[in-house]
Amino acid sequence: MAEKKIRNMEDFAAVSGISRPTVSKFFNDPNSVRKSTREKIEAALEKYDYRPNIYAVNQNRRQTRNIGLVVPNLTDPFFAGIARVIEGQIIEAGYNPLLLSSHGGPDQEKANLDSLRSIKPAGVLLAPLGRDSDIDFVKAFAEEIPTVLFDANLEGVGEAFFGSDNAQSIDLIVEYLCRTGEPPVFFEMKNPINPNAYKRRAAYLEAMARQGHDPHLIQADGEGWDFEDIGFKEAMRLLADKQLPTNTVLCSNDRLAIGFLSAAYESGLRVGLGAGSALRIAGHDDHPFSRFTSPTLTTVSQDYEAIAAHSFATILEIIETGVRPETREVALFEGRLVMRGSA
Amino acid sequence: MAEKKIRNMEDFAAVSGISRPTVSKFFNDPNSVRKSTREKIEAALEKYDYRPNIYAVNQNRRQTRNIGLVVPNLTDPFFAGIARVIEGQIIEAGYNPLLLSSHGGPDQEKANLDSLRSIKPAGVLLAPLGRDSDIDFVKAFAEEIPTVLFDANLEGVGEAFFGSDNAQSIDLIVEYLCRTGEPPVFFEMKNPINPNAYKRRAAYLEAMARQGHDPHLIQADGEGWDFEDIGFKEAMRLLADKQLPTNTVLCSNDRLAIGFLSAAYESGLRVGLGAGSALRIAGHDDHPFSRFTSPTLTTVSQDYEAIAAHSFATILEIIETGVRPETREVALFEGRLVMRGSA
DNA sequence: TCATAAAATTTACGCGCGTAAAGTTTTTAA
DNA sequence: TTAAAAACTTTACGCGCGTAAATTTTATGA
Repeated sequence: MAEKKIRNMEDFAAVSGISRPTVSKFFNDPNSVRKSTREKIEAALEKYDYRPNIYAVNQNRRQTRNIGLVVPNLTDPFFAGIARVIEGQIIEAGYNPLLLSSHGGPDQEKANLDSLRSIKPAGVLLAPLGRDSDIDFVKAFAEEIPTVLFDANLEGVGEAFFGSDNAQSIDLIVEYLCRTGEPPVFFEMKNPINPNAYKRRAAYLEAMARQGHDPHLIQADGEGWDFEDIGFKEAMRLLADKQLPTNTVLCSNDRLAIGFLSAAYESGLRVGLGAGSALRIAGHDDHPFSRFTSPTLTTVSQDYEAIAAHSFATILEIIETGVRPETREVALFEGRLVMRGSA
Repeated sequence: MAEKKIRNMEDFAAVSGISRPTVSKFFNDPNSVRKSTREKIEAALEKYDYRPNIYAVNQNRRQTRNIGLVVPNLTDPFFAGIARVIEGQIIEAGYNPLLLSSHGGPDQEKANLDSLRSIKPAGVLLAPLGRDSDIDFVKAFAEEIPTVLFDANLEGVGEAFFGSDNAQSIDLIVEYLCRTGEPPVFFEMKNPINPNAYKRRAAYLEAMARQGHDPHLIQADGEGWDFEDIGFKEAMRLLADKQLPTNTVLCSNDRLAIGFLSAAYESGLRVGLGAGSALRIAGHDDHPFSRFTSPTLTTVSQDYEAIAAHSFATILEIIETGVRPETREVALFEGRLVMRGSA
């Protein structure tokens, strides 16, 4: 391939027969040069192995083409999934994604934002930890670099927020559970990190009132992101003590439900809809593993395609127009009931 | 904080009362300057918000402090877990990790290596796809940039390889299964992507011979990374046709086993050790979800702490000494039997 | 055909920093 | 106390590229 060593754009311009400023223009946007010169450059690209030095480029451009993408915890397949979708969109639009995980901790979240700052991204898509986030820190960051929040809202932070309509989705599944059996208790963490959890709790209380039933909250102790384990342990205790006032449990998220399912199995209780079942268990999120639990988990799926698409479209608009929106857009997307075996 | 706008190292050197070359030296290695000057600089750092422009730094340094980390699929919690461990080590050593996922496809794997190339990392830790990898491409990459492979070996590629001792781990669980019940059949994919799968198959055959039993392979059709689904579908067929010659199934990995467990549940078969169980199912890897299946999954854990530690130590050695090892080190780490409810 | 617009070239500067060389100051050790 | 060593300052250059201004070439349309 390489007949001659190409060290920089100067060399490459020479072998392609085009001046360096024009070559620079080409790499910035191939359509900004005449067709005939574009073809010459592309011919040279076929022949020689050259690509602009990314550090020199980013030092001189007003804006990089980097877009930061921060999720609370990549170990959670739900976030791994949504991150992947957004990542694909970033690449497709010709930008360079930088995927970071906060690993469930505020220190790492701050470290991630710091490291993004030094990369000078054109924009950032952030799914914050929530309660554990250092809100002032995130706010200051978002004022410096255009930032769109998704999944978890921090009031007033960033240019926009896109997430799930917990009120709608919880109402959907509460209605379903009430219609097909006993009204559910709500199983959640006592001090959830994620703000969605608080909204789901409130939504449960409202939905039960609407259905004319008394609500019942069961709150598991425990900190951190080991939700399955927290759900499992608390459920073991509950089932041993036979403290459940009903045979139906709505879990605040699928990971808690997975722990609950495991505890039900260990306790010898059959979970499901049928006559022979002692318990109905439902979750929320449509976690990737929910299709493979025993029994499969009835849940509500989040429309994360829509969340991803709107988040990215918004940050892209800001980047490409260079203007930040005057009002902070907040949009919530509806969940869809996913009926499976557990309830 | 900022009393004066610091635009570059020149400005910062001025307010700290130290010359710019010395400040540059400080940021390169704080211990390379006299204690008194270090304190002056650190005092200025407290007072002013300055950090060197990463693009200018990387343009001029002979080597960046970036280390690439590529895994086949971040959606798989097993890889998300090991990536996180390695990422932590990279940060602790003062380097900057760049985490990329190949999303199960060779095109993305190549794109990842290309994008790493333009970032000019000091070294790369790569868990290749395996059979689907473009070996010549990866090899060429590894010749250009110091690369250590882990998880899946590509013969002769990279400076070293660290992975699991499949022969040992499969022997361990085959011996256990034979000792505690019927000898297992081996459930796997017909055309696995991962080279470990081939080694496990061979290890199963050897282990069965050693135990004096006839081996029996069951190979599921299916492509891609949706292992649970592939395992589920094939297991449903198997269980419906009652084709199993034994009550014990050893799955090539936990994700297949999770699918199999789900199919067993759907088929109304009780899985476990006890008298009332129709089936024993075991896996391999100790997937994070294996603790919460119903029943919990008996498996073999991989020593991925050791794999991570050795991989990183090796690349760090290469980076810091600047010399590539003369011989390609290959080390396999032993698995540990994890006895749970399913077998 | 010719004026005009569009695109390319030439020339030049600057981005923020690493780093080398030569000279100066401070520290160390005998 | 003093000479050597260590660390610092000053000066200077270059990394690879974006980009602006002035100029020249090429394309477009009446």
